[in-house]
Amino acid sequence: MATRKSQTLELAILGTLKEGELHGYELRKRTLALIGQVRSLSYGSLYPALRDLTQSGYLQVDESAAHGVRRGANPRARISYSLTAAGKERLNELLAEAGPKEWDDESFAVRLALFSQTDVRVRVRILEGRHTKLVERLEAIRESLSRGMERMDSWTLELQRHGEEAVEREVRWLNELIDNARSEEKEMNK
Amino acid sequence: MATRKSQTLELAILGTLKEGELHGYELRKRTLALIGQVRSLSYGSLYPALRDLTQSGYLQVDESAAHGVRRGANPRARISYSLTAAGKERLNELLAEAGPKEWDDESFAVRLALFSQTDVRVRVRILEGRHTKLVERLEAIRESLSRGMERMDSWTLELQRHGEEAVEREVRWLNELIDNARSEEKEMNK
DNA sequence: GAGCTCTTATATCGTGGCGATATATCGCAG
DNA sequence: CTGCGATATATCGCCACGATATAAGAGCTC
Repeated sequence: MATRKSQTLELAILGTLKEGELHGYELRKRTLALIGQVRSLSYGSLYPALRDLTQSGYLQVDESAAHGVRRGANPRARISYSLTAAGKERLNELLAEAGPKEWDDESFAVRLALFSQTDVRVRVRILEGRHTKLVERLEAIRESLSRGMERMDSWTLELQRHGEEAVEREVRWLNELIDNARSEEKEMNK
Repeated sequence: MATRKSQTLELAILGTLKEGELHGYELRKRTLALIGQVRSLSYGSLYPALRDLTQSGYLQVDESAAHGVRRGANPRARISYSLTAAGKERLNELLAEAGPKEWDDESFAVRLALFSQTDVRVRVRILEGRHTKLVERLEAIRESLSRGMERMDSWTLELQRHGEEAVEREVRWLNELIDNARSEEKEMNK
């Protein structure tokens, strides 16, 4: 148990590795291609996480060291990681979760990027939770805008208003996604 | 020198304190009201930063301990901070900076919120730098979209497209701000 | 006015992830 | 043939976050 590191990072790694074995450098590029605009991922987090996941038995190392040099920290060694059976199980376990953590900024992008591997009902729950959270944020912004209207200078006001608009757009976008997900859910139950 | 902590946090504190003395709790609320949607600010960063800034001579402690209890970690003590002369100087120094750091996500919101205290020419430079950065990001997204169009599932695609749209909107918003700032700059030179 | 909860208020501690840095090989352009 | 940029792994310092502790006021009810 324990769930040591941030579940988000763990999920991002396992989810990216679902398609097949990858080495660290390539893994990072793929993950960033998925969620690059939203989150970042540095080697200072990736390699330790990889080590931990291996020690936990979720990953196995296919050390196809094309160049058998291996001396201390040797580059160009190409250490490939792939999911073990336990790793796949763990991935499914994480993909089934749909609690408050799942609709945080940090986590949501990763969850959405892995929706194709996610159960339809879980998708709907995550989208709805995210929706609720954003609506709350929107209300907070609006309340803040109506409260301090006079005290704020034009720049702060402008910043707030742009923020408000961005959240509004995301809510509308989510509405579309939810509609699609719901109809897909119904189609499954038919 | 040294610039120990993240300059962004330092600037946010000094900038918020410009208007008058505040105690930590209130300071945090004000700062969050300014940039709350974009950044967060926890006590775990605030109080140490406050201590450091005091030791550096930028802040002075007006300990109007209304309730003279003071026993170890005593709540309700209300320790107010205000800018020293050196602090005001430091604030102006930070407000004059307009390097690459200034158009990072993390820093930009803070800088914008403090634009009313910022020189007009510096404003323009920051806005333009931010603009360039966002355009680059936009190009990266578009390139990624055109490259992997087929390999991406519909959800990832959807995420990317929404990201693209968000950045596009921010670029347009920045264009307006830049226009305003430029005309204000010209008016000053007249 | 006893008890309740919510907000105000300061403070520290563990630690996870970021950014910087080191090292070294391969491919390719000039 | 030389040097630069991309590939590749790895570690280290450290800062900010989130959790947690503590406790006094404010306000509310019964």
